[in-house]
Amino acid sequence: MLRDGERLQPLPRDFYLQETLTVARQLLNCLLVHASPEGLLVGRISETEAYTEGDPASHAYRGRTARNAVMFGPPGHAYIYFTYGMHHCMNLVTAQAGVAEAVLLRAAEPLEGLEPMAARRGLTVGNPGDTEPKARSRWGQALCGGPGRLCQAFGLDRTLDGIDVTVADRLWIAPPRYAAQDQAEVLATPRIGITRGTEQLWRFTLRGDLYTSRKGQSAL
DNA sequence: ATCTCGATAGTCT
DNA sequence: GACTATCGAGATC
Repeated sequence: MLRDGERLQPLPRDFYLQETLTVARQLLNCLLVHASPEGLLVGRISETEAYTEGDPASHAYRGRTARNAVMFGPPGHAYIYFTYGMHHCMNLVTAQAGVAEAVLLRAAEPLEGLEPMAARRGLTVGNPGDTEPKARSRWGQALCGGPGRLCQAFGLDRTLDGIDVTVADRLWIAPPRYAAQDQAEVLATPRIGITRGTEQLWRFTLRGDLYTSRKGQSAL
């Protein structure tokens, strides 16, 4: 749970102007915040992937289209797209306008709004508020353990594509809650679900994190 | 625990 | 007409 009155101020646009790989690492432990119709939804970002200019796995690799237009725009905006006929994925646009780079959010630890998240995921059995670590981890996986699940739990779709995440309006990113977070070791592994650019270790997680999309993968 | 497969529709060739 | 930055069910070990 969130402490009462905990600050959820958005990260500034400069944050997204760092190198994209740096942003992808720095986003770990940051908070994803959605002021949804059903209330405030908050999650701790636990898994990211970087997509850069000249990267064959990037949607922007073959140039600008209607779908990927936001990637070519200014940093600090959300690129949210629809795929596989049923899922949405959310990215944060990095780099200056004209340079199409972004960071995919692949998983998060649900912190606030677990009931509405579970409802949106179509999960009604069990108790998502269970405080036991194992139960919390199971629910984290079920609710936000994957880019499609995360978007479904948070109620994110294409209507939010292009939204500015540097203002605390509807959707934004806030800094990590605990100052000592920098001590955690970042693991770099191959990106998931792509067929080109598989040699790049541009998927990032924190060692020991229980809330990633693939169970046990960060428990190395 | 790990795998294979089908669903489903938007995007691009 | 092929492909997809995914997910869940069902089979198998």
